[in-house]
Amino acid sequence: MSRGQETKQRLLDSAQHLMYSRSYSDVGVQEICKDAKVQKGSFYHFFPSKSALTVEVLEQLKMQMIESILLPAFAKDLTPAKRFERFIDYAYQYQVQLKEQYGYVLGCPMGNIALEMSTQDETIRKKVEMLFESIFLVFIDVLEDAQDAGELDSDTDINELAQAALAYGEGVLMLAKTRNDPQLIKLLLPRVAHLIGLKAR
Amino acid sequence: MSRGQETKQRLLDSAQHLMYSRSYSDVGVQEICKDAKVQKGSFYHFFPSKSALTVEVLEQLKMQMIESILLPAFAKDLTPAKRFERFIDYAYQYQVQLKEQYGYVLGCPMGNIALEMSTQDETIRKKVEMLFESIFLVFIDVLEDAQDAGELDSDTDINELAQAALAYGEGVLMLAKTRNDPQLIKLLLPRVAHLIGLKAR
DNA sequence: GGTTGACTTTACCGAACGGTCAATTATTAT
DNA sequence: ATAATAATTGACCGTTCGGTAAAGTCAACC
Repeated sequence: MSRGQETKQRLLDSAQHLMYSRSYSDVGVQEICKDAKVQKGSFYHFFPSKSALTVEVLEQLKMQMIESILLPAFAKDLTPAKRFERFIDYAYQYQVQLKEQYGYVLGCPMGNIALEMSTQDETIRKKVEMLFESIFLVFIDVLEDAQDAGELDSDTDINELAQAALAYGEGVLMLAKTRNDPQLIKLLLPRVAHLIGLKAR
Repeated sequence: MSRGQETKQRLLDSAQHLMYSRSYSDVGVQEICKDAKVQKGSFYHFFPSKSALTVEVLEQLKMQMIESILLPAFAKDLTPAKRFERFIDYAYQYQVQLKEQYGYVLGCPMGNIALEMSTQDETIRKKVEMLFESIFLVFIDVLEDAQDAGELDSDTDINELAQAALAYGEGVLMLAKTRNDPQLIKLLLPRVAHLIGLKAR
């Protein structure tokens, strides 16, 4: 990685961590630069605006989430139901770690930005919309497997189910963040099985 | 209402509408004052800080929501299942109206603030936590009715169910806001019946 | 070895931020 | 009528905001 790319990466990493632990608006370009040990002029050499930086942060977030959580959790070595359980465990462990680290359950980094920015920055809203799409695809994949395995009725609308599951996951993370209590994830998320009608077999 | 109380009310109303349609951070004290036609000095006569104003806005929000949506939707003139259907209809209609008015689905005003402010302002986080509690109570009430009517198994944990339902509702609203599409509410929310295991009778 | 272009540094912009304050005007109670 | 209190006004504070401009540094390529 060239010198310039390293600088850009430091900016992305600083922005990601600062915005996730606080919010888009509360973190200024100045603070991101200071954290990344980069001058403001350099920031605007790499990014035309704070908004553009954020879109790239979101892309990076998506890749990291897919690689480090979604793919391992939904690997096809287990039954669909067990994969969901593993995913819930991942999510729980992660929020526990965040709470130890920051003192707060931070919830979903995409959901946070979505609710804060959707009415104010159309390119950010569109980007989050696409990220959610990527998660759908993963969910749909598991649900198809579940259907093939007979754990799901063959006439159910997989696409709708995937959206419902995502919504429920985001909602549970919101509640956990509001209560600042990761236990809620363990308590509530398993119920996703009822939501999508997974049959125990 | 005395002259002072009218001024205070105008500040609360302006703040509520501005923050809901944008965000806490994006709306400044200055703009709230301008919208309410009040001088800045008066603002700080009535509220010690922007944060304190927001807590009162949240309280007002709760009262309005209970009075104009929760109580009418969950009135005991219908079966529990039908009440949920009516509630979904209310939520859908409301977001449709918001989209016509502002061009955007605004989602849940409490959820929005919760995700934006929970890690930054403890008194706001606590306040939203309490608002969610109030909604639980309403849900628990319906669920008890459902249990009495035999539409719910008698050994199910009502409290947990109420939380799951709230989480799902918030999640669906988040998705609807991110997609800027109120239809999602109509598509996804009815599935709350599966989530809480309501038997059709 | 000189040129090019990517990268960095520093100083700067006007505007807005949340909040303070003292002086002034209305209102109310005595 | 007057004293006390409630409400309003408008100027002001230091700081930060997102973004700009221009000069300077450095490595790579010809």
